[in-house]
Amino acid sequence: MSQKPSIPKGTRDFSPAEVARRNYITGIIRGQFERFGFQPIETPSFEQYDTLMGKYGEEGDRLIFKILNSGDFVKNLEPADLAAPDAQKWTPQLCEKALRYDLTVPFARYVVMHQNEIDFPFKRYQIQPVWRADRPQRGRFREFWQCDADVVGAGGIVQELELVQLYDRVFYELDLKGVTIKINHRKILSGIAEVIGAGEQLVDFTVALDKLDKIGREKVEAEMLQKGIPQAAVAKAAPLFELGGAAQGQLDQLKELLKDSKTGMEGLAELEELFTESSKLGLKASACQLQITLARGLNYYTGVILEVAAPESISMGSIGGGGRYDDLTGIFGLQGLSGVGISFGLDRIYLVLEQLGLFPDQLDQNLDVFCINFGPAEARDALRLVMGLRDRGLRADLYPEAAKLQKQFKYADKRGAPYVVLIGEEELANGTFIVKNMEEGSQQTYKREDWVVFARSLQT
RNA sequence: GUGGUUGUAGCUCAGCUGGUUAGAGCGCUGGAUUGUGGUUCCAGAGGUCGCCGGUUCGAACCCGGUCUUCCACCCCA
Repeated sequence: MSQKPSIPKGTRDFSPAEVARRNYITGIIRGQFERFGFQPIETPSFEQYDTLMGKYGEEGDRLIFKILNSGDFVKNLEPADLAAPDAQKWTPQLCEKALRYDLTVPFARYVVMHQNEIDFPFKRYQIQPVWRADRPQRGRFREFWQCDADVVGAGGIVQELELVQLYDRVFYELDLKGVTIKINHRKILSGIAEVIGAGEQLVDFTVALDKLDKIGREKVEAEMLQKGIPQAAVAKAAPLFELGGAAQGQLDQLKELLKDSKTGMEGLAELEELFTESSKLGLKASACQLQITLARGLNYYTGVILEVAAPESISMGSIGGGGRYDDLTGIFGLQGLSGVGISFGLDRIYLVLEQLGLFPDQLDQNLDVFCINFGPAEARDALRLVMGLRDRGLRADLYPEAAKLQKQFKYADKRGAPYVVLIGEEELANGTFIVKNMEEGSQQTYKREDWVVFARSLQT
């Protein structure tokens, strides 16, 4: 009895063409990460249960994949526990490990564990899969790849400035135009909540505000009231709903609103510097936008918040995000280290590039030369030529058996080989080989000793 | 986690108010073309109709469950 195979919901197989495309994206990201001075690390796919739990809020805890203990995993439970089903309560006793939920918390853990061997400021990048027990949708998977670059142990807005440049350079190199980098500041949001009198409900306030573009002002106000934010506070927030346009204009209006909030003014000063310096440096492919409603992202952000939106023509959630978190490592006992970082969502960037047709055609070509097999004696000679080409760095292959020519040519065509080499009975006797240009259909005969001439013609 | 949606050949999809032998295009295999692919022509193979159960004389079609896909919330890359 054979069973019909399947893979878990929200996971995917990647075929050769897809891997080539994913490698194209990660190659560009990795290249830019390294140019910007980041160093790679890797961490385990699963961490201790306690390392991850409680770091992403209540919703995050629910979305963490827990790993059931091996062996007699119920031995820690009391008979009374078994009588009263309560998954919430049992989980910590049944699970000592959980799958990585993002790359930031494992990085914080890494920094604390390796603090004595790290030279600060430490700039690290990490490209690895993460797992979330979310309900899948387009661009939302249970297993997906993040490409993170973070700096730990460095304050000052210059890091944020660099990260904006890093985003821009990657999108420029991917030829992805029209990306918007949305920027906000946690301290501004705190300041606003403070001055309008909703300081206690900062999270509820920002979560509701974040939905402005999507559900409109009235529904946002309704949600705020429903969450228990006073009517007077909501009324005071009115100017926010009208904000828009150039960053400087928004900043000037916010200065008026936040003049009595020290925290708020700090945030404004930082954003002002970021926007001023950013416009001096310039951007090649993307645009920065101050979006005061931006609140998404993890709770631990304390400074600048970044989120990257795909070009407007594409319906897709954010393709990247990031920000600054003071005291990144505090939860693991190392106080006073500030961290700032960004993330690229590989899988969503893939979908965007695919939809816009931005993958280079070249990615489909995985062979430079394909050699036809005419029989044992001819194949021996062909293999010698193939090995010579391989030694020169060319991708060359030989058909494994003397199948019908039609079959071998069809195979070469599908493999995308631009050149096919033929060494048949006649060429074997003559000491020659034929090169067929598959695109043009033309053929050229070379003397065997001139194979390097042929190889060089492919390498220019 | 809540509500909805989808599933028919390798792929994209038809398939009438339930009716007996489930179709097309593309792809695949073979041939026209025993030293030439991408064009053309001819022939052929390929489906437990996602899975399990129910209703019915009879189910791809109706009902329930389950898995999967996608969508809206929630949240996020």
